[in-house]
Amino acid sequence: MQHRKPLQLEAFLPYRLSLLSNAVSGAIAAVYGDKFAISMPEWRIMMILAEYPDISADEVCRRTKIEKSVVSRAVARLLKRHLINRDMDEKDRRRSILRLSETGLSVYDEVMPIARDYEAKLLSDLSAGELETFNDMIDRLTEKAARIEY
Amino acid sequence: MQHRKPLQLEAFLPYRLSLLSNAVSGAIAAVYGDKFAISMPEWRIMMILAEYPDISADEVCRRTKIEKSVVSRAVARLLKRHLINRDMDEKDRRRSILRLSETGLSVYDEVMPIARDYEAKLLSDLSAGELETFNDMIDRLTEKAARIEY
DNA sequence: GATAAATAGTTGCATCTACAACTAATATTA
DNA sequence: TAATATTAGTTGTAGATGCAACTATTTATC
Repeated sequence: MQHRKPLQLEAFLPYRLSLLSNAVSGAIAAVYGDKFAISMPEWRIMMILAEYPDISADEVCRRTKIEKSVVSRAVARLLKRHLINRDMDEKDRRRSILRLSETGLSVYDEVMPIARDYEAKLLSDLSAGELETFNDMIDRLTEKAARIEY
Repeated sequence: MQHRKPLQLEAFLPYRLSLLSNAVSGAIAAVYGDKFAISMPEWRIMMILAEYPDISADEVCRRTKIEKSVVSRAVARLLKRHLINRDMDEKDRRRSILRLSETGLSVYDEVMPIARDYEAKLLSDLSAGELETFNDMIDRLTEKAARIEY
């Protein structure tokens, strides 16, 4: 009988990437999740608003690649908890204008150093060169993945 | 006002890893999902059973790192669709013994080359050296992520 | 300027997920 | 060997996800 060479699950790139991604995202999610009951999409939205204040929900979608219904519900929850503020654009009354509230900013300022620190620790065994290579490969693969079709 | 140096979301490793992981897993999920209506956990279980036939659900959990209730429901669905077979262990009647059915094997044999091909295409721009480095770093980071605590 | 197309955001819904509680069987300990 | 703990697997449930349908507003086209 012919022996079928297995592409072992353990060696399967999608699987290994999802393990790494879950481990890393999960570790940081534990920080903002346990302490502030903030979900991952909520945290990503807060990060984007810290960097780009006064953007619309739609632009949040584009920048975070989070699906718009998820953004809509996350924004609703962040508003209810007063972690962000929302105005409506006078020029285009469909558009919202979102930014971190004072409370949101203080949460961000508390969580962010921990996230940074975690990332630094995680990467501390990589040399500068290795890190650059790794980052470069992530980008190249992400781009390539978007372009492959069958 | 002091300028807060942003750890840009776009440069944030957890975020970039999840983008890559989603892109890659999603591309392959489209193959078995569209054609055979198989979910990702179901596919991972099939892969593991192709490689390690006649293992228990519990061992599937250990090998795939999929949560046991997810495995239980995925196994139930695979059984209903006759993609796997299940016996009970005579020695330990709690344990199941799972393996791909003929149908399951034929589905596996149809999907697997496409998955392989996708992975090959995805990685085709990397040199052998780069690939080795990349794989090595994924492993090191995954291991490290499991060990970091606060 | 009326009609059609596009865009921003919300909501309904089916499905997926993870935790915890549960059942049944086996292993441990006294 | 009776009592207790552990293990394998299932099920209940609350919350998250993503698609599609929907409303409201703005832009494009005739």
